[in-house]
Parts: sequence; C-alpha cells; structure tokens
Amino acid sequence: MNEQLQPLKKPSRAGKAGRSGTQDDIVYAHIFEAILEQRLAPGTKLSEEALGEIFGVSRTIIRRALSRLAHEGVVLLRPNRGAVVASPSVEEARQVFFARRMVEKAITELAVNHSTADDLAELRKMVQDERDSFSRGDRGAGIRLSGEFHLKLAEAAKNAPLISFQRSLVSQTSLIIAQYESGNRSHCSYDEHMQLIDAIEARDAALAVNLMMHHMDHIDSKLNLDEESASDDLHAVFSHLLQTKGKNQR
Amino acid sequence: MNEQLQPLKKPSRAGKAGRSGTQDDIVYAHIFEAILEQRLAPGTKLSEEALGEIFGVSRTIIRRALSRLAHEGVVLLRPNRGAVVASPSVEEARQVFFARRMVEKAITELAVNHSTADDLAELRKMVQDERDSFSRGDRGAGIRLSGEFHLKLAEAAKNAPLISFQRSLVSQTSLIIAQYESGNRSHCSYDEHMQLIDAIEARDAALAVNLMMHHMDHIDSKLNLDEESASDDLHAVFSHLLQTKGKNQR
DNA sequence: GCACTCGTGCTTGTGTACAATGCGGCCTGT
DNA sequence: ACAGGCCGCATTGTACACAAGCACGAGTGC
Repeated sequence: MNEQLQPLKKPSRAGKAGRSGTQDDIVYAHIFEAILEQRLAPGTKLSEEALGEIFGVSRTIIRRALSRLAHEGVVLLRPNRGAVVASPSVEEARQVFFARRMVEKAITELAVNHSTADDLAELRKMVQDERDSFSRGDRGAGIRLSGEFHLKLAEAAKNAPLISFQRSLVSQTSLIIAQYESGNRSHCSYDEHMQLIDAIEARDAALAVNLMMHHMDHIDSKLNLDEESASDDLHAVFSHLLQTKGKNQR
Repeated sequence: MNEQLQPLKKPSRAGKAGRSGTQDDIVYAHIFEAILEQRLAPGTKLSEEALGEIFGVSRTIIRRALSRLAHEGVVLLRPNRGAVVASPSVEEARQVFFARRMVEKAITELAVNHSTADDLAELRKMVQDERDSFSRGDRGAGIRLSGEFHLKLAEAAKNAPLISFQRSLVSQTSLIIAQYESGNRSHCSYDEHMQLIDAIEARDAALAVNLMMHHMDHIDSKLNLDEESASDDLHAVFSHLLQTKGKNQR
C-alpha cells in the first residue's frame, strides 16, 4: 500500500471552498488537491487515523472531509471498510462526460447572458494561471486549474444548482483525465478557454456554445476510453469488481 | 418554536435511499419525508439533541443525516447556529426550475433509449400509487410520490450523475411546491405521467420530450412565483433576511 | 426612557473512548 | 499438501463528555 501522503504543506489556495479556513475545509481541500493532481493514485486507501495524524486533527474532521469527497464522487466510501480514492470505470466516465456536455452547454448560454465584467476578468486571470502551470511543467496543477476554470464559468452563469453539479462533474472529470489521459498533450488547452471567454464577452451565444462543444470533443478525444487501456493499470481494470459495493451509483 | 415532530412512526418505505437500513439512512429518510410532506414547515429549527431523542440515536447520527439533507438543499446548515428546514427564495426556485427543465429533457431522451420493460412497469405502478394518494386526499404523500416518479425516470435513464443531480432537484422542487403552490389543484397530474410513460414505451423521443416540457410548464404555472405570495407565509417572506448567512449559494 | 454591555444558558463543534465488524494468519484435519 | 474454520488484530461505527460560540435577558449608565 503506497501511501504517498505528504506531511501537510501549506494550504495553497484551497481551490474550491476557499472561503474561511475551518479545519474541515482545509483537510477537504488538501485531499481534493492531492487526488486531482494525482499525488494520490486511484484505489489508494484513505485511512482515517493516518490522515488524522498527518493533518493533526481528529478522525471526526477527517470523516467529514471524506464524506464530502464521497458526495462529489472522487472518493468511494465502503461501509466498514474505509474510504478509497475513486477509480471511475469507462462506463462511469462516459456518463460523466454525457452529463458534462449537457451542463456546459447550459452554463455557456447562461454565462453569455449573465456574466459580469468582473467574472470575465477573473476568468482571464485563471487561464493565465493555467498556462503558467503548463509551461512550468506542473501537469497536476494544470489539470486542477483547467477544472477550476470551468467551475468559475459555472459561477458566472449564476445558477446555484448548476454550480454545485458542475463542481461534482469537474472533480470527476479531472480524476478521469488523470487516469485515462493518453500521451502528454495539453489536455484542456488554454487557447480554447481564451477563445471561449472572447465569445462570451462578445455576447455571441451561438459561437460560445459552438466553441464549448468543440472543447468537449477535444477533451474526450484525448482519452482512450475505447479500449480499457490494457494491463497498464491493474487497479483500474478490476476496480468495478473490487469496489462495486453498495453505492447509489448503479 | 413549534416543533411538530412526531415520535417515530414506522419507517414507511423510506422513499429514497431505501436500501439496507443503517440507522443513518432511516433518520435521513424520515426527516426527508417529513419535510417533503410538509409536516415540517420551512424555517423550522432542527435541533440535533431533540431529533436524537426522538429517533433514539446519538447526535452523531443526526448530524450525518442533516449533512446529507443540506447537500441536497432541503436543509440549511448555519455554522454554530444549527440546521433549519430550507425555505427557498423565489430566485432560488427559478434556478431550480431552470436546471430541472434541462435535466428532465436529457433524462427523457435517455429513458426513451435505455428504459427496460421492468423500468416501465415500475413507473406505471408508481403512478398508480400517486393517484391513490391523491384520491385518498393525502397531499403530502402525493407531492412526494410524484417526485419519486421523476426520480425513477432518472434511474431508467441509466446515468449515475444525472440520477444524483435529479435527486437533489426533485427534493428542492417538492419543497418549493409545498411552499408556493397556489390553490389545491393536483400539482403533478398523474395523467401527464401516464402519457409520458406511453410515449417512452413507444420509443417516440420527440413526443416524450414534448410531453415532458409541457409537464414542466404545467408545474411552474401552478406556482405563484411572480408575486412573493404576500403575507400568506411570514416565514417565507423574511427567510432571505433570516437565513442568508454563509452558504455556497450564489 | 433608551441603548449599550455584561453575564448566563443553551446549542453546536471537537476529541476521545468503547463497541462492532471485517480481514488475515494460523492451526488442524483429511 | 491443501482446504476449511477459528482466532486475534486492525479499522471503522457509535456514543458521550468536554470546550467553544452565539443568543437572549438583566442590569446599568446616560
């Protein structure tokens, strides 16, 4: 069991629930980051006690964080058997992508109508960060930041339920990308993000949606979901056997 | 404060997470049911200790249940100030309905392609139950069952992320209906549900989607979201003042 | 008479101890 | 030697006790 947890680096920016720093959120954000940046491999056991020691908090806090992560689908909670990093099957990946396509379309249309100048400025800044990460060679941060771009876009759309759903979809997508990405191409090209912002700023709904749909095409064309990527990752291959327990996910 | 909690009637069917009966799920399902059937009014405080005594479990269990309910949006968790039954504002209601329209459309299309004979049979049975509830005059159960119909439809669509999102949307919709419904008309007419099943069984996607869209129209035409329903419900009127604290919403 | 402040009580937040459950190794019998 | 069952260990599930924070009310000064 290769626990490659690292001993509590700085809180970074805490990505998502970045507001106020209740212990709870800090732990959540750290584990979340670690998973998305692939410092924690799919299938890795997440022991409550071990995590508690690492973060210097009791199991109570860890448990809440894991619960949240499970809700978003990046962690699998197996009754009486602990939590593991989720390893989405190909079928699950397809379902996530289908849902994302639908949501991104709606979000794009809403963003065209509702995004403010501030929203757009922030979005541009995020694309900058993303580009920086890639040029720095930090693939993990790149994956995470490109996800956060899509999340920020959802916020610009000003629809609370969609934001929260998007949060979950983006998390899972990042996990899928980390697991299935073929080659080392930039997976979520910032150029496309930039063009998208331009189209939204121009309030050109048709163009924006079009760009977004192509963007989605590009993302999943870069994954090899068609053949189960062979013996590359034994865990992923048998994950559906190992972890299909009693979750709500069919 | 009028705690109209009633002392632990039978588990009923536990509606949603009906599988296995861990204490956790039981408590969750009971509170969920009580809220959707309007035995718990929006704004009602949900004290952990009180609930614990009622259900005969410790606060730990209650807390998890409340956390799940908060995730679905039917309960509002205010840090250090306890949980209350959510009372969605008109704006929140609009956002939920927008999202639902989008999701129901996708679900309908998927269900046309993926629903099995078993799915359809179960759906028909649920519509029966729904009709029975209304003829019995049990409005609360009717609201809940019509919601469960839409949830079952999502399951027939065979897309896990959509199912879980739909669960949250249906819950919130039920709450909104309970809060804003004008008059006493049957709000989610079973006739429309039946026609929808027929169209799906006939694999007529265009018709099915059409019916679903009209169904959505009917639902929100029955609500008076346009004027804040006057002094009818003092709680609802001032809820945005009382509860807008630090939630992730917008 | 009004407003501000301080004290008190209740509710929630967190840590920890104990119980229950599943897992793996060991032993025994065939 | 291998299969099956038994027992001990580790990890999670639950409850409880203590700490902290907020709300309400009484009292006092202006």
